[in-house]
Amino acid sequence: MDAGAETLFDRLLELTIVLGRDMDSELERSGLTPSRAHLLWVLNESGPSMQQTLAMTMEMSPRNVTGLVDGLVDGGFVTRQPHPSDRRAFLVTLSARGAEGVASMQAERRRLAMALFGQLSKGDMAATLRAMDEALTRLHELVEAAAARNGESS
Amino acid sequence: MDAGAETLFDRLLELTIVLGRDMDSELERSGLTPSRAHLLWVLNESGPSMQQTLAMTMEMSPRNVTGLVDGLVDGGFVTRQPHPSDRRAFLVTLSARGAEGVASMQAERRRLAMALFGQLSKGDMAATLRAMDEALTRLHELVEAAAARNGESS
DNA sequence: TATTGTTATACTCTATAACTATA
DNA sequence: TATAGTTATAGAGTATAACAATA
Repeated sequence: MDAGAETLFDRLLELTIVLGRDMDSELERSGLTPSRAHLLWVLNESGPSMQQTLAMTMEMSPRNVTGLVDGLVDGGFVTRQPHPSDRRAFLVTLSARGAEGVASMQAERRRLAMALFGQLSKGDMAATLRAMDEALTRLHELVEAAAARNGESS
Repeated sequence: MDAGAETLFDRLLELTIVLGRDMDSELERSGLTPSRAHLLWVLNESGPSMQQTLAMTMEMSPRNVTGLVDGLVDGGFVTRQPHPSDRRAFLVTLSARGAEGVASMQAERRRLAMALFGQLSKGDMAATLRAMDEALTRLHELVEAAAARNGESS
């Protein structure tokens, strides 16, 4: 009976689909894929990092990080520097081109934020922010409840 | 300057990430991948369809449809029926299990809609819906402008 | 013995190009 | 000649398992 919630949910899904397509095609123009862009973003926040650390931060297998870093090295976005004290490890490090990539992602984020929400009234913006925060809280509750139900394995 | 729009944009991105993870893991429990679930969803809306039609509807290559249908056939979600008047073609058709899969996706959609937005005040819900619609409109404008700039090739 | 990153293998999603069977 | 779907090939993202070098 609560058609409002379902309508809102459908709009949210539609927005995420169109937004995702737009962001992905923008990345492609920089020579980046979504996964590689994510790694670049994380690297920008954490500074030069071991692949092991990246794997934990991004919650993926170390093997997967190897592949993403390979691609970023080929594209000139990062370099593998020798770790100063552990000869098994590398420090994945942003190159100048990598830093440019991060800068354009940041610019794109601002551009989209303004394009989508820049004209919103103060009241609507506050209400929408409340709705997003509320939804995130509920969603995290659901995820935790499901994890508890499944024995917390992962 | 407009920190509100950026904050809202960041919340939206976070929500899409967590929501996507939740929906994907729910699909996995039904033995479905996101892409196969999408095909199942489309099939439920359009009825038994040729793979060619599915490829156009879903904006992907016919070859890709072949692979998705293969997976769905293996999982027992659909069957390939001979086309009544064109011996080159199949009609991809939902099986009983496929219909169950669609039903649980529909239930999940309602469950999530209520969980995320069921407690929202009438005013906040209306404001959020306005914000989503406005954002979708702006986004479509951006996409069309970009397409026009790039020569409309696709 | 434990850890870092790799090779080996496999599955999914995606694409283009060439080919078969049919229209 | 054109269309429906396939095989062939390729690249990206993901995973686990086995293995090398190093700690």
